[in-house]
Amino acid sequence: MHSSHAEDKGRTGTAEALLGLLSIHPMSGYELRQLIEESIGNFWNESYGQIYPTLKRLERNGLVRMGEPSGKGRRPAKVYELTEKGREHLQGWLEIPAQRRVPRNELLLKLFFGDMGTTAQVRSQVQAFRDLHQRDLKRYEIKARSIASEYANVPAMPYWLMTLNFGRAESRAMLAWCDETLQACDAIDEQRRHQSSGEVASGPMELPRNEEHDAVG
Amino acid sequence: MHSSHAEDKGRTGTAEALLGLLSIHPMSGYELRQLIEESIGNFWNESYGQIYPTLKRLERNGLVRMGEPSGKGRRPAKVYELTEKGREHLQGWLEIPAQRRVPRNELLLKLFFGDMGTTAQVRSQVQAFRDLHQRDLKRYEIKARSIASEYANVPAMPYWLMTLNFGRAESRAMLAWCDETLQACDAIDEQRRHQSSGEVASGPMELPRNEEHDAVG
DNA sequence: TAGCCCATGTAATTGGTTACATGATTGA
DNA sequence: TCAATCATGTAACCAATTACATGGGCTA
Repeated sequence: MHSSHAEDKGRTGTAEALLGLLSIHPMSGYELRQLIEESIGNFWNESYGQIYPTLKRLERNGLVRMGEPSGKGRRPAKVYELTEKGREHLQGWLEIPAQRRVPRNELLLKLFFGDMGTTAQVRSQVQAFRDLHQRDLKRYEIKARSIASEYANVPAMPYWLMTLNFGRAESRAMLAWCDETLQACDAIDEQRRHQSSGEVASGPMELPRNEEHDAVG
Repeated sequence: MHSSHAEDKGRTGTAEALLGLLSIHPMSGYELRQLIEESIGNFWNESYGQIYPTLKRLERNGLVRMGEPSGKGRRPAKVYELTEKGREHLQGWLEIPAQRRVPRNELLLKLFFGDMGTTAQVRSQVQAFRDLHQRDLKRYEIKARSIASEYANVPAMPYWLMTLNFGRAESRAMLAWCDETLQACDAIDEQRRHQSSGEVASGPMELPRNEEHDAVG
């Protein structure tokens, strides 16, 4: 076990994201933010409020150092570069199993309580989600082609493609789920129409409201 | 627009998760926590540190009220129940489009920088992820069958199935992506073996390290 | 009687976004 | 000259987890 990771108790990867990008080439905090958006922006984000303090901390700990300021006439940017220690830290971190945190999926929360509203509401939520993924999928396809050709000789390229393919697989699955779910909404409406014509026979059953209830799961 | 949602600027759904569960039946903070785990636990979590203060706030605002304490000999639990105002709030919230936040996917972050380590490391990360989803998928399948039969007459059941089917679609897609990605690791190794036998001809190209570099995306 | 489950709450801490403050350079 | 982009930082705030504190009842 790397002792350099012993003190990283609650850290979630902010430092490593910065170190990783600095391993591509030295750059400033400002440039880091830009690059985050256009490279790992689909699955990771950092704000300036995180970036600048983290860079200072990394410098104090000797994982990065300041390099040549990029002047070019304008106010020179503080360019940070990875140190050997930083590189080792990054490599050690790759070894640590990534942990999943429970995501907070607002869409699913709304769907779970969908019976409190209308099928129209649920449909519109699902449709909006579908539109997003449709758009994402297109973006992924385009980007995958462009980086495959543009970085054909860059050794890191296959890894970048992996993360893009993750997005593609996810979005494709989500599109299918949306269609299935929209159909389920139809089925619910269908069901209700049948029920209301034979009203008296079988009304909807309620969950028991006393304390000796069944669990939902 | 519901004026009752005007003040919900930074709120993320904690209150609504509790209100939604209380719409199933009245219960205590403790019981809420249990139920969260076994019903919406795959896509939503709340700790006691959130639940108890939120319940108090909701009571102050008249969205829930205290009902009959559930005694049964032991220390009586404070049972909260949804008020009419709470029900209306919940219904209004269903109308508001769910927003996605950028997730922080640690696995993808590690993969993106995979070239800094070994394919063995990447493989082991992906394999662990695969195992989780394999296990999840089985759980989802079992649960889907059990709630479909157990709650056949509960009107909310189809909505619960939607959230489960989301998990199934996601896990299935993730399994496929994992397999594809493990193969990509093989391809990288294959590539490297070819390269090292014809060493001098074409070494790996590096990304430019000056300031006039290409963007990754 | 020790240990677990029931049950409620507060305090400390962290991780992260947003707003605020500042100012130079560039181009329309 | 006005807006946009480059560029760095701090302060305020918030959401959320974790640790801490307390104590009754049940059962092995």
